Amino acid sequence: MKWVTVSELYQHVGEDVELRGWVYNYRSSGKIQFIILRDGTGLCQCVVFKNDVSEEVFEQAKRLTQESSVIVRGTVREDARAPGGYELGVKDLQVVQIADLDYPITLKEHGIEFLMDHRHLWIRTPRQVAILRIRNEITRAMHDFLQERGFVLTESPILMGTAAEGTTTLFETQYVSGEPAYLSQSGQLYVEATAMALGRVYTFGPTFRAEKSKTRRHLIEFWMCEPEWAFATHEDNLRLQEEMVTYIVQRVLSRRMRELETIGRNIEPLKKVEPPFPRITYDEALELLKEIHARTPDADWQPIPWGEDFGAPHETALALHFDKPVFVEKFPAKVKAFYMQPDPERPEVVLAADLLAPEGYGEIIGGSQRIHDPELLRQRLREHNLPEETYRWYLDLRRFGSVPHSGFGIGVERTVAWICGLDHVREAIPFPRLLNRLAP
RNA sequence: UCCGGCAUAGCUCAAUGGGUAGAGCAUCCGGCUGUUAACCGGAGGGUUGCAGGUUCGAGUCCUGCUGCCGGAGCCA
Repeated sequence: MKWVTVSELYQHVGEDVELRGWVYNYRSSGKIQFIILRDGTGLCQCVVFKNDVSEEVFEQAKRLTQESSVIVRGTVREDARAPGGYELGVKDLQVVQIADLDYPITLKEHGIEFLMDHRHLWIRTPRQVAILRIRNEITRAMHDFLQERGFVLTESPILMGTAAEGTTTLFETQYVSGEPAYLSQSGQLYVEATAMALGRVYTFGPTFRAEKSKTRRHLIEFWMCEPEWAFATHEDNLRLQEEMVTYIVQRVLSRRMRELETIGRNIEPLKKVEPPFPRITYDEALELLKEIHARTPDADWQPIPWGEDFGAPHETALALHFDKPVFVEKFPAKVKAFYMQPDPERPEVVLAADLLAPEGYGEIIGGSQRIHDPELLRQRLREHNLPEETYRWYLDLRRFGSVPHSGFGIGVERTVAWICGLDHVREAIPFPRLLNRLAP
């Protein structure tokens, strides 16, 4: 008998097939039993009539507990009373394992601490399965988009001898030699090197920030996709970003509609995502914030003076002002990283941009054109009190065939959280690492 | 690190002004041939986070601690 998945059932109406999965829910009414089976692709109601099966099969079915693993065989039929429209009329049933009675995740509501303690089981629920499938579609779309445009995946190291930018708090560990080593907070500096070897490259991997942040937007360990493009300008960079974000959203809308429905995502805002994205400069953003603040009497934030970086409330206020992702570009050089290229028309600002997702989700991309002039880079290192010796290899990239180049980093979990409409990034990754959460 | 909130049965939550700790779900037993988080009847299940204090009497009021939640800073 053919082993099929729940998602394929509609192709087998009238046929006898085999399903393999777990008991999501069980209802009984004496002479008829309903087994709601999940197999990772969907839920199927399996109906066991007493008169249709042997006494032994009927008794086996009665033993089933929530999350017991089971192989069922029967006839696929269309039935409006079945969730999903198709059900299996059971002829035979084989128990793989009867699950212990104390399965903790019930079909009722649970608190977040309880769910996080049981994350290894929580991910079995339909909503979490849908989110993880959408995450897969998003990361696959990132790879497909970049590969289609000739970008080569070049992995960056996770263990680093020094801090990349010297700003955020790093995880420290001990190298084989006994010297300190740090977990990567960004693959960017390395991807600049591989870009000079291969032209268009990207890295895709985990990054680590030992910041004591506990908000709905922060993970201690998160995944980032960082393209880097030799000879590309700030303008090229922004175009690539809006095309990539559009590609990702379109891909999810075209292939994962069912999952979006499962999690109850309103897709109208996602349909609006197409180039060009609105762009405002840092200076324009400050003016806009003043306007928004003036007509928002109960605002819990204040406009900021020129030269200061935005806080989270400012980003939220700006993002809510647009119904598409919005670029904020040309920040004051002193609030940004040392390697960012100054605007030739206004050297006090840099050719950098953040992309803020709509609906209040905030920053999902940070990118910039990089400094290609070796003298300017040395000067910036001095201004940031960074030791030139540590960055010798990085300076080499500017000494030997330096070219203008640009790149960005897109945060996977924040992108997933936005597209899925989640209220916290902890649901956007199978096993989140948070400030007070290192297990399971 | 700072600010705010929460902690009662396995889970989610009630408990009037300080006066004998309850419900639903889950579990067990029984019933039901179309259930939809099935339903109906019955049963078991508690050191009210920890330590102290006020009071005749504390789940409730006070102090300290612990844990959790989400917000700031920083960032994707």
